[in-house]
Amino acid sequence: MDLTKLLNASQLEVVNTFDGPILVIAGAGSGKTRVIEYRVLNMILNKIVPQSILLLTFTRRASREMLSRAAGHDVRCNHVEGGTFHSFAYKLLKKHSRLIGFESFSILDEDDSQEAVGLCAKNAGFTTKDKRFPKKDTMRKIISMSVNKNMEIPELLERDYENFADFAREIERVKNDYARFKLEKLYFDYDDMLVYLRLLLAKNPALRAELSEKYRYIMVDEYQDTNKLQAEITFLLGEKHGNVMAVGDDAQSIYGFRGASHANILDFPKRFANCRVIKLENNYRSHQKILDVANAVLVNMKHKFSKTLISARDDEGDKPALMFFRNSDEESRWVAQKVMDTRDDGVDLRKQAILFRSSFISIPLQMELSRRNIPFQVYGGMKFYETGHVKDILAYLKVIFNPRDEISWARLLQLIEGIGPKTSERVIRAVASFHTLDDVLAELGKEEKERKYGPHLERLAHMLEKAAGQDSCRKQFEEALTYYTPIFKQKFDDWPQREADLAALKQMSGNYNSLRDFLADFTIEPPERGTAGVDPATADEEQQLTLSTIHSAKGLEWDTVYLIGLADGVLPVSFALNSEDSIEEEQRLFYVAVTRAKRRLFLSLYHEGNGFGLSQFNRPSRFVESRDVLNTLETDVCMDGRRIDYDDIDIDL
DNA sequence: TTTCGACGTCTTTTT
DNA sequence: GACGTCGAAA
Repeated sequence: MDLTKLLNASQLEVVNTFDGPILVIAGAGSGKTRVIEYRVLNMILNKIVPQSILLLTFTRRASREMLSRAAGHDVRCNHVEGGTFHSFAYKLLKKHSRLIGFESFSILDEDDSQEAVGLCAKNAGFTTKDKRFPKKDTMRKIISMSVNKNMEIPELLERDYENFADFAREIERVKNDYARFKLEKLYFDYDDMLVYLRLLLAKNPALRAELSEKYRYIMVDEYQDTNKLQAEITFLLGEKHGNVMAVGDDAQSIYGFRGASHANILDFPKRFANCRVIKLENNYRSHQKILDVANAVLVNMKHKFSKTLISARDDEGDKPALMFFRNSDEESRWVAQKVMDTRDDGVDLRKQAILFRSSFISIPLQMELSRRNIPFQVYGGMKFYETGHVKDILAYLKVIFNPRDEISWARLLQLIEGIGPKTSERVIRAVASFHTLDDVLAELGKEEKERKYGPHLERLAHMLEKAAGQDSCRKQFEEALTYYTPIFKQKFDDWPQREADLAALKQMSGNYNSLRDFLADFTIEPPERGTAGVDPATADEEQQLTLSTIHSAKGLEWDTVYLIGLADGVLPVSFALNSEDSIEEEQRLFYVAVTRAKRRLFLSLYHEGNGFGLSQFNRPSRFVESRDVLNTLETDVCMDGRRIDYDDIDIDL
């Protein structure tokens, strides 16, 4: 294969350099995915063992994409190790957690973690009755942030949560209690996966050396969105051989809210001596008129980027248009119509995407698309694994796996009629000292036999016992499902719509050998597809329009992109407005969205907002109102002050 | 002690 | 427009 025909000089340099640290600064659309694809391939063609290559990416989707493309040229590429930091951490911890004192562990998803934090706060006597005390949700965020940024609580509060600065001591207390609680119950939350992997590597030189030896070549994608812990893990794994490549773009850092720090990019050359820095600047994705918008977005940022995107394409294309609508229904109708027109122009649905800042913005549009029978897939937003019924059924499986899982016990006990918080707490306390399911079940049987929910408890115990005895994940799931179904139908009025999720789940359970892996995978690498709004029967996999949050659209591209809801308060989102840093993150988000488009880009907003049930007048996003940006857009269709001539717009009313 | 209904609060992005 | 909280009734 002649790589020189496929790649430009700097891309080639990356692809041909195997040894030593490299930092690749890859601007939007500069062929980053391609470079990773061919670098993996090139390594393998040069006799590097696939299993010695580790590719850490931001989502499983990304690693799968790059590896399967590479495997298209040479199937051995399928044996490259790839995945997210979290999934990689899980894999290692599953094997080696003993070394840091854990025989086993179960994983807390964000919701469970929130419950646990709430429990700790309650037990410590910090109730939310005092209005100013942070709610469990906020508290979880604060604690998590302090872990990910390796920052002390007071310092963090000072910076990001000034209004809670007075509660530093209390929050610190909750943080410690929560940590102890997790140790007792053998819970690992998302952050712990990284914390413990780091610990594992730091405390066990032998293991660290072994892993360094195993993974001779490490690549980390989206490095601008890694946090401090992830950077340290990268360092611990790669220090010995130094064959580490980080790829990123500081202008696209959009995960600050999760503790990511684009400073990691700047630090990379400091941590790895003799690091080569290679910039990929040509943009192969979009034509210049789209890039003009992107460049203009970056111009007035305080945190400067030296980058100016230059298109390497020769087609000129149209100036991106900015559309104004009266309300979301009009926007939806216009977009839906435009999608159809564009398809008639030969751009099929797969090549079009509608992007938005927050999922709820897309609901009117989803309804309009359904009405017109336009098939679509939604990425981002509420996942089906976050819905009540899915969490209910998983709770049964979780206690079978970990009888100490108090959070799940509480959930499933309260599904029984007549059992509320108090009773469930009492039952749990009676059961808390036991470590095996058998003991717990025996205790459950004794518990409250004479009361009205006694028989229910017995039935529950019976089901759990039977399920625990099953030898396959699938059968265990079925036991739980049989037990849960009547409760489910009673609990949810709209159960027929939810039933499909349970069926899908049952299906998935068949793919796993152990409950443990099923549950872990579900938490760490959950299926990303929402099922809402799509009729699975008519959905043609190959021909679906994409609806996605901007966050979930990272790294992807489409021929035609519609960026909707460009009102101030939506993008930038209203609660980002109190800090300069978060406004800039919103601005980068806008930049990411714009640079997803290859040939056509439409921006739109509507004026009638509905916050808090009251209507309000939305101003255009401050990002498009700036002169620099406005000049790069086509705004003739309708502009501030001027009346919109709706007859000119092809709306099918 | 549970459950239900009214009322007030805050509304995001994801592993 | 959902979710949590609080008070009242069962």
